[in-house]
Amino acid sequence: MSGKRKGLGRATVHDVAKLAGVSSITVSRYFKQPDIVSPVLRERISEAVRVLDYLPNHAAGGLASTRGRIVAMVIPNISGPIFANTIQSFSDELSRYGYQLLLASSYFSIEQEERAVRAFLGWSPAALVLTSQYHSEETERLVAKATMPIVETWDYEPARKPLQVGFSHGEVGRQAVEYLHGKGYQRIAFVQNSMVGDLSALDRRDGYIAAMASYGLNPWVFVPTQADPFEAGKQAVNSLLLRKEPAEAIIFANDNLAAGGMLAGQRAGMQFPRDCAIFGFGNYAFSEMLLPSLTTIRPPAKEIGEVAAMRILQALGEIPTDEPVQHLNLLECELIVRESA
Amino acid sequence: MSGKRKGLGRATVHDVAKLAGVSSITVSRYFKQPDIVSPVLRERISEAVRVLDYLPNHAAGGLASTRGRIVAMVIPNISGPIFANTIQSFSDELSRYGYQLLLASSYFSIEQEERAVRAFLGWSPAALVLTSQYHSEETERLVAKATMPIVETWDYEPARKPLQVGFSHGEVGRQAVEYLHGKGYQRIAFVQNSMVGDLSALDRRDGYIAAMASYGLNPWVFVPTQADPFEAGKQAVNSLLLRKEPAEAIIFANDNLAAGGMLAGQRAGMQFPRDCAIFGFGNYAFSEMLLPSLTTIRPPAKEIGEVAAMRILQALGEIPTDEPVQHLNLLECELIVRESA
DNA sequence: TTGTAGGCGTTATCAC
DNA sequence: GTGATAACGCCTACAA
Repeated sequence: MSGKRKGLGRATVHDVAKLAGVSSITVSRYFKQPDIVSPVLRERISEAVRVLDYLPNHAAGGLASTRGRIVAMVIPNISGPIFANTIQSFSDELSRYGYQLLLASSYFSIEQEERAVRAFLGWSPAALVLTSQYHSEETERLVAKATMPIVETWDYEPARKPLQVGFSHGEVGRQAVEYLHGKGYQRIAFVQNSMVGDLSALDRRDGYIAAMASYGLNPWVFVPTQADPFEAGKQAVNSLLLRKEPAEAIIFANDNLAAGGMLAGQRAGMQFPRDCAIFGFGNYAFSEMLLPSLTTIRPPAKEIGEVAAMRILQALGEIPTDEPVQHLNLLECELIVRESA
Repeated sequence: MSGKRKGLGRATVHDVAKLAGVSSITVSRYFKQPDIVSPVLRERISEAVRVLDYLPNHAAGGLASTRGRIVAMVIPNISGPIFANTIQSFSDELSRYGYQLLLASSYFSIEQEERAVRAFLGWSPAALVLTSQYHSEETERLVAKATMPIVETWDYEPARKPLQVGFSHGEVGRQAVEYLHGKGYQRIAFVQNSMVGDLSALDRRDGYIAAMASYGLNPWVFVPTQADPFEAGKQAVNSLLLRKEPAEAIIFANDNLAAGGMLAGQRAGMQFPRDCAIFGFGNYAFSEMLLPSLTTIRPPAKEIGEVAAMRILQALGEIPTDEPVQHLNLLECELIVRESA
């Protein structure tokens, strides 16, 4: 008798089973644990799968087994010059083990992040990846209650419960000051990110402030009002250099700001680093092509994706926990010295 | 009696229904069509949802309704300077309607693409998005057999069955030649992409060849052997300019190649566009910051994502088909004239 | 407006 | 090694 409801119209395990003359559970085993199915049946099932063009329905499988092969990730943005590398390496590593990536962007909004997390939890992903340690209370609650592995990336705050894979943003600020101070600069300014909600960027600023204080120097933070990074950089240069006692060195919160500031200054007749040292963050693709090429700090974007994926695969039992080379979750940024500072 | 199997341990519609004193289908309706549930029950259900911290299970919902709110996309790469914008705008547009993005990258390999398509079809996505018109036979077969809307992006070949949202790559090659020819250049060379598998890039080359022929000029294609784009660009410049009759203008398959070529030439003492006009493709972020800034063609990356999402939402009945402004699926590239040509 | 019955496609459990 | 049965959590179909 024909059922009352119509499915997708595709072949199911039952169809395959009937054609192969076995029970459906055997077909299921054929896919999950082929070695416990006898060669004869394996051959018959294989043929039936081919004939019927059978594709396993992952939604049904996930429902029945309560664990699907989807991993969800919320990231501030996909198209930015930084996070894309993390997404790419993360996705590549996971797909190697048959996991698919469910992706959403938050644009540094904890409300958007929360919405994405809610939606994702509804898919019962095998794991959930967030960015940074800053979330809404509700997100924290949902995550604490969730049973799958949770990983926070792009930050490192060991005191927190979720697994962290990232680096210390405060350390980045400190490192920049250390380098510039070592080259003899005293009046070192910091240009903050104009992107509201990027709280990790403020950690970098705080690292800068602490480091300056430790050298007995006065912190000097400029906060641009322009949203466009290139405009903001320009604004910063105008404010910090066109004055009686101009900055000797400027640390920009990212390479976009630095590039904008540098080009604005050059148009106004300045030369870098002669008139002022320029220091960025991010090591964007263009940074080595600027004139002068940009001294900056490279965050371990790709490595974060790889290690996060590895930790998840370990937590899921896909790969052994005692890998020969034990990566640490606290990753290093790389100081890239070029011409601008 | 306690069930023999344990689920996720989360509250289900049944739990909510019991607590609210209604049937589970009413809870289901509360989420899908709240307006057909009486205010009294709505209030009771709402309270129960809060108390139990209920989250709908999308896998179960998708299975039951045979249409989940997932859209799958296969794209050559996530972290490249081009496709990220398409992914971003596509994802943003979809998430506005409650659809989530399942993503995989193919690295221009039709085998990897096929693997991703197989995996994705197992999730019965609401729609499937591919890149370009070039796929394996098996992919073509799977796609032809699938019942959900299929969209091909980044290409436009109306003769094909799947919905196309993109632009004509051949036209890009033609447009570059037209521009350079209009400026009086005759010996116009073309530097091919060193990325194997990027067949659309070859369409751009073919457009170049056809356009050259139409002007009575000899096509001159250089194929780099270096994989790294900056190295490949360098190789091209050395080959095309260090000779008796050097190229007067070079069209590079992308901005990376163009930048690499230009920097190599400058290091060898050349000046652009004085010694040779440089023309790129892609309008990468750095292109306007080069010295000289790069004349290039901007592909409608963001627009492709938006229009693809719109077409899918229309096909799914989420938005009306007769939008006030009817976007066309054949999108325009933008010629961006800067200093290098 | 609300409820009952049963199926969506797969897998856990237990029996042979 | 293989199979029967029921359950995963939700929603369609139909009835009231």
